[in-house]
Amino acid sequence: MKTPHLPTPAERLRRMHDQLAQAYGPQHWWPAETAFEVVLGAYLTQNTAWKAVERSLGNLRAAGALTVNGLRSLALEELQRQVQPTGFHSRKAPALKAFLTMLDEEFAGSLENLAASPTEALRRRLLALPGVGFETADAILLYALGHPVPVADEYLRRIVARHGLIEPAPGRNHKGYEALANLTRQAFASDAAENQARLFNEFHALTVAVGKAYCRRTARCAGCPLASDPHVTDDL
DNA sequence: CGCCAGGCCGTGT
DNA sequence: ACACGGCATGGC
Repeated sequence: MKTPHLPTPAERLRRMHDQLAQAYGPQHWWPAETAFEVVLGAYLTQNTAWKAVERSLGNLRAAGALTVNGLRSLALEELQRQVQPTGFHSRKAPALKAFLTMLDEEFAGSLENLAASPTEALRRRLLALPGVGFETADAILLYALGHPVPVADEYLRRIVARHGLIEPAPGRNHKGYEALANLTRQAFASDAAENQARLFNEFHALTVAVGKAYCRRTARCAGCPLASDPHVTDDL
């Protein structure tokens, strides 16, 4: 006989992915033409609406700075002006230059060389860069370099907290991030290894899609595709 | 007009 | 370890 059991948090999260995939369809992330453009977007979108990122990327495109060579030849002051629409430019511009310096000095200016490093060492190297925290590092790893790592963001943190998947609710710190990343890994642990990068890719994109629509700081959950999963609180 | 966005970092406890 | 405030701009 089958034993009735309550779904584990990982099973619930996997079910949420399935519902989001059905509701929203393929997301085709990351929205960029090249891997380097993904890196730029990953920095620029930090605590910033994607609409603003598009403006900054448009400036960089007009300046021919969407490539490694193009950005390298752009003076810091000029770069700072180009990325001004995304805010925090006094931090983001030097941070992008620091990424470029690392790429040049340690990987011959090649993203392919960078991507060839083992995932764990690569993640540590990215986290050592100024302006690169857990989410930015993992977004670069997954979307620019193709490594199979989950990406956790504020939307996922809210979804997990509000649906009570993790108790107590994960905080915005290292421990909280790792808890969200581990939960996501568990959710897809039974999938084939060669599919995990694609699943992590799609899941984060879907998380942002539902988050933008229904999981803002001021909760507006009416109509959310995840409504069938028990929702315990609207608090952050 | 006020709130908020696909975080990160330095500082204080 | 964890909370908290600063960082900046533009969309809605």
